[in-house]
Amino acid sequence: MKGMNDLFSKELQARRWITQKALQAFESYGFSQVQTPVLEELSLFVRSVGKTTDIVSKEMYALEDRDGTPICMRPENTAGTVRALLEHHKLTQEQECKVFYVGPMFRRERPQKGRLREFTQVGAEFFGTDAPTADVELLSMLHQWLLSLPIGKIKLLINSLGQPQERAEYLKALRTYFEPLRDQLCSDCQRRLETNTLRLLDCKNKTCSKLADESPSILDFLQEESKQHFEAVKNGLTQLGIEFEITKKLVRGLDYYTRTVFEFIAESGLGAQNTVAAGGRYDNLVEELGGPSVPAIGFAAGIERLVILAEENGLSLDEKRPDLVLVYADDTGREQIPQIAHKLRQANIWVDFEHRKKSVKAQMRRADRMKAKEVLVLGTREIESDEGQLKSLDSGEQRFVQVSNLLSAYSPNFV
RNA sequence: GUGGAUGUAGCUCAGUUGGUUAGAGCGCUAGGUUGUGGCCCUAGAGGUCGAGGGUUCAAUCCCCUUCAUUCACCCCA
Repeated sequence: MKGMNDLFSKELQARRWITQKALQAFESYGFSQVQTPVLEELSLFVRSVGKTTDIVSKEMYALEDRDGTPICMRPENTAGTVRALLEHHKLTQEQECKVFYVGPMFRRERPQKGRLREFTQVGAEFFGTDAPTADVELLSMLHQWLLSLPIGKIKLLINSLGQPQERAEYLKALRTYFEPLRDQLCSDCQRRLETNTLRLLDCKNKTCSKLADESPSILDFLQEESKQHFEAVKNGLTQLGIEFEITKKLVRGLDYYTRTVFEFIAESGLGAQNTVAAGGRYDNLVEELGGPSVPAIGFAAGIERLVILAEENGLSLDEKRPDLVLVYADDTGREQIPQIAHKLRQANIWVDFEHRKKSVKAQMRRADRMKAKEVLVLGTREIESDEGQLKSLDSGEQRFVQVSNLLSAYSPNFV
């Protein structure tokens, strides 16, 4: 399938490691894990992400359930998380709720570097307060996690989108600003002027970008409350020593965002998709989805992008090696090996041996290629005398062991 | 959805201005005497030259179509 990958041990190892780091960081902030289904009712995303967004209007894997219900594969997991928490009555105005998730998301786009149709997001959501300290806590947690990964330089961009009314005012102003300049805009931006005015702000075209620089700033349209919130977030970050950059050009593609929005971008290594994690506050979403009025803030990070960065920055995970490879020298050895291996494996020692008919030399080469730590050659001689030589493939040294009680050779190392 | 690049052995890539049996390195297999790896040496296996069609006496090489991969746009993690 285009944009959907088969993953093997090596790739999976890096992903697991990165995810593990997230769990470590998130748990120290008191977030607990949730998991929701890949399939959700289509209407959930229409109501949350927004009907007119690209994600919903042209990137969803949508289908009809057998009973006719329109369903789809989730393109993101905030909506599903909110749905799940509401269904289980875990969201109330009285208490906070901190959760995180990790799982596959699906968007039918053209794949490119750092963008797949099936991709994995790690995300967290903090419900129940609109205190700026919550924004700071979430960002700090994300920051801590990203810092624990070898992904090169990253930068935190923040902005405030204000409340819906403020944003509406701003959009109006933005349109009146750009309308007279229409002819100078690139064709994409002329279209954006109608469809997605905010996106006009981060056009890569030089002229557009220059004009955008001069455009009104959303920050000037914030009412006192939103303004104070944003100030408090900035102060909080500064107090924790977390560097950030304010950029009025930061916009998000999902409709539900309010006030604080942010993005961690990688300074190199990802090509055009340099956003590594992004999110924002969504104070109205829970209510819009039929729940109580519960403010929240969250983020999602793309695991595949982090893996790319980690690999480019030389993440090297020590591969697991077989503890022992048993090599047969003759038929007697060959007959005994499965039983000997069985005993060791029950003690969780990684043992391997060749099943096909091979020479000792071939078996040795195989053991070497597998990077086995040790080998033991077994033939009539060893079985009868109950004494074999365990050879270290690293040092080449051999040590005598009792074949009938091989386990004892390991007990010191495996206690 | 749009645009560019690429598609030759398991992997990384040469190559033929169209001409009989398509190459290298790495990897793989087997040997280098009797039961011991890594280095070295020798031999070997392995390719519908992405697929389909066209031009030609002849195509892996030229033309068309298609598929796949990849990068970028749109958009986004």
